[in-house]
Amino acid sequence: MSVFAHHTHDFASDPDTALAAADAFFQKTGVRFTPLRRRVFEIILRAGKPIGAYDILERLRDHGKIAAPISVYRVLDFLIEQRFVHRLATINAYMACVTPEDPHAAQFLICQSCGSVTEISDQAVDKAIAEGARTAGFRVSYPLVEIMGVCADCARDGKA
Amino acid sequence: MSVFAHHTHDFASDPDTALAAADAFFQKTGVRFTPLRRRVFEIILRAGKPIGAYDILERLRDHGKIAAPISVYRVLDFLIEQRFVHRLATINAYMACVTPEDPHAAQFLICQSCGSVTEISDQAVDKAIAEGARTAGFRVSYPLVEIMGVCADCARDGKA
DNA sequence: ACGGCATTTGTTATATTGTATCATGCGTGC
DNA sequence: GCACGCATGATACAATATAACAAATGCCGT
Ligand SMILES: [Zn+2]
Ligand SMILES: [Zn+2]
Ligand SMILES: [Zn+2]
Ligand SMILES: [Zn+2]
Repeated sequence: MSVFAHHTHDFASDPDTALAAADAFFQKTGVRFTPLRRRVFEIILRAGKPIGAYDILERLRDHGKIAAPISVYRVLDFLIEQRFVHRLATINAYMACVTPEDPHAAQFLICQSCGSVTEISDQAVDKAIAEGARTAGFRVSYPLVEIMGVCADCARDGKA
Repeated sequence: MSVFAHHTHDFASDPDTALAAADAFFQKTGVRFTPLRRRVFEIILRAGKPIGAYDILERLRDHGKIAAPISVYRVLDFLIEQRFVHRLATINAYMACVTPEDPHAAQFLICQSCGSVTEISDQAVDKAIAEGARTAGFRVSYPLVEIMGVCADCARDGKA
């Protein structure tokens, strides 16, 4: 049976709380959480689901900001580096981490029917990967696990 | 401890054997293994490591073939569908499957130092993922596992 | 406050990866 | 031969990501 990390806050479901937490975190660490970085993070949070870099760009422009793709990608790199955002390689999209202040290996359940993505942190998966890599003499820096399929809601509704 | 699938042939290391096996397989199944499809597969095999779609295109052209990207992508879709090729989402590249005739969930060890990729089939990883997804009520269609890190060779040589 | 320095952002241009659409070829069976 | 289905060609374009250099901004020691 799998063991999931316990989350007291699900940041992704409450943008305001997540933003406040980010403010506090960066205040504490002294890392610069500039207006642009904050706005991009807010856009990602309010999207409520994975969002593409060019969608972020559009929403920046909606807010009167003239920006180029590179600006968005730079901020994304920053947010990923700071563990507040995950990148989903399979669908070229970005989403807010549910527990940014707790270092973790994550797995993503990507629904091919409705496009929703659920972040989980299953230690059994992480342990199995670590062990498999170790057997091959491979030193893991980042284990990417993106599980394509159909979410519970869509399966129930027979959408797929 | 991890359990690896046992391979009598490592197709990726012997292009001629792999091609002959593919010929036989498609002969048997009646699926059309056209000259273009065969040539693309051969290019992927001879690359010996993951290769990008546009690199495949270049090599097609080297062989006097005038082709457009779409042709390559169509063939790639076919080869992936037939399980002879895997796509690596993390690095946007394609590589030959080591055991195409044996349906399997695969994991990929991607070396960030030398670019080599090793395909493994660790049942413990696959089981853990299946169990984690089941707990979330998620129906898995394709579990993508791409493990970034440093391979044994590079770690030994201190390349990273 | 000022000057020097590092970091961040802007600007412009370009690279890389992947698709859409319609036309053409080509083999299989009637 | 002809109709059909599948594979490929041809042309155009969309989507994603990066390079290179300039300008702005914040930080820090004086
Ligand atoms: Zn996370
Ligand atoms: Zn769904
Ligand atoms: Zn394989
Ligand atoms: Zn290596």
